[in-house]
Amino acid sequence: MVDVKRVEPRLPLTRDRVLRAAISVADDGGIGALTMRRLAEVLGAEAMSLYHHVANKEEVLDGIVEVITSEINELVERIDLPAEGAAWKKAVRARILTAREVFLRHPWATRVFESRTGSNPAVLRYNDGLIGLMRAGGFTHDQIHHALHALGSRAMGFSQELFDPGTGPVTDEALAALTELAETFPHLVAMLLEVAHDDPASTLSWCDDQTEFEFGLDLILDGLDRLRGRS
Amino acid sequence: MVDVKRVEPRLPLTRDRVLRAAISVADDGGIGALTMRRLAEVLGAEAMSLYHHVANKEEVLDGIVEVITSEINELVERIDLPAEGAAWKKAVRARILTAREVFLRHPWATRVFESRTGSNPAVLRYNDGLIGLMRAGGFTHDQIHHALHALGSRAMGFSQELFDPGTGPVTDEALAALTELAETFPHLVAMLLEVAHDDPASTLSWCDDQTEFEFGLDLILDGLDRLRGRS
DNA sequence: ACCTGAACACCGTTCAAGT
DNA sequence: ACCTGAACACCGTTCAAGT
Repeated sequence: MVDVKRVEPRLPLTRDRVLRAAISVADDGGIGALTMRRLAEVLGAEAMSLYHHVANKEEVLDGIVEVITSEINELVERIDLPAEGAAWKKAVRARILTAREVFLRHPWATRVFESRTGSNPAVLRYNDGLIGLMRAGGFTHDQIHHALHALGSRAMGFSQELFDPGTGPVTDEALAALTELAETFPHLVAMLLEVAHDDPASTLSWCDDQTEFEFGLDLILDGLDRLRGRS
Repeated sequence: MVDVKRVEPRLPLTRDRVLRAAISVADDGGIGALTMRRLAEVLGAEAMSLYHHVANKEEVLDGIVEVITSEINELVERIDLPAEGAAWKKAVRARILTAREVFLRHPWATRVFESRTGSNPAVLRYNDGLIGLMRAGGFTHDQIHHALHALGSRAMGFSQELFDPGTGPVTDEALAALTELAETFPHLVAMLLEVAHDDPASTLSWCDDQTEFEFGLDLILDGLDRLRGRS
């Protein structure tokens, strides 16, 4: 239980090392495990030493957003796809799905990103890239502005689900429990039962996150494409 | 500073009174102000007394979602619009924009909703209603399932923005600071400058939340409408 | 300059004791 | 049954003191 793992016995602390350790702590134990004390422990230092490199915990969280977005930027800027005219959609889609891969490796990070809309150089850079692609596609600045709002967090590769039947397996117990709710929520139960039945792989899980993400993304991108060149 | 306001001097505590007090505390001071101790204070009791009516703070947050969603349900179920065929869109749109009004009164609540996807009877009921409308419109269960994922939190009337130039006024200082960033983020700065210039009311704010929400919502609803009746 | 021990002002929650 | 005071095990953060 007392798993005191120090990254390095005695490397000097730096802002960058603090931030990377913070990401690693959250990767291991979720965002709840990220406390200043635990962070210091992983770095082989005392909690109070961290304050010489970051102003406070808020700055640690801001820094996490910065580091992760920089990682995304490195990946997406390596993508070499044409974006002129109709090609914009493929280029934007590739960027967004690449960004998504980073979040799949840091599932806890989406919540951190949502909690701080404050502008961050790396996030600005990511958006600047997207805007450039859409300009090449022929959109007006006004259209792009609307588009970014419409995409919301999808522009960075993740979406916040409020309605989630769960990604766990569709057990017989779950199906039975569902059937009991049929009178109270007839439409919902009918839908879920049919979704579970239709999908031959439904024994795996209720919803395929990636499929649903791409469906929503394409719905929006296709809708935007229809506005292109108009007005 | 010591503003000890008790809702009622000596009413017996109930789960419902605790939850409504919790909403009122958050309305006044944001979600950060909602502590068990502060909540008890408002109710004229000790923090420990709350635990006779709720298991823990998690249950308080779950209860908040329940109470707010019930308020939404009462409002949307009073809407009497036809949903058959092409009329589905207007009906769904009206429900979602009505739900949105409730969140505009409790801006802190969106974060609470996002943090707990666990099924809640009131949330299930809200979704059941939406599904019913879309069935009337002629969608398959499978299409509706995709649609709910695509809408995400928009189905309940709010959207999580990652890119937000701010809703504050467009000051000369902000414009000057923006111009300095032009070299680093050329596309972003060009877009923001044009958005600020184009809008005659831009002296008010960068983005109109309601306009952007409706743009994104209509983009998705229109996209869904095109799928209706197919496959 | 960088790091630290002790302490402060908070949390949520437990527990034994009150009415 | 419902409520409470004192206490526990945590937080983030400050401060004076060490090297």
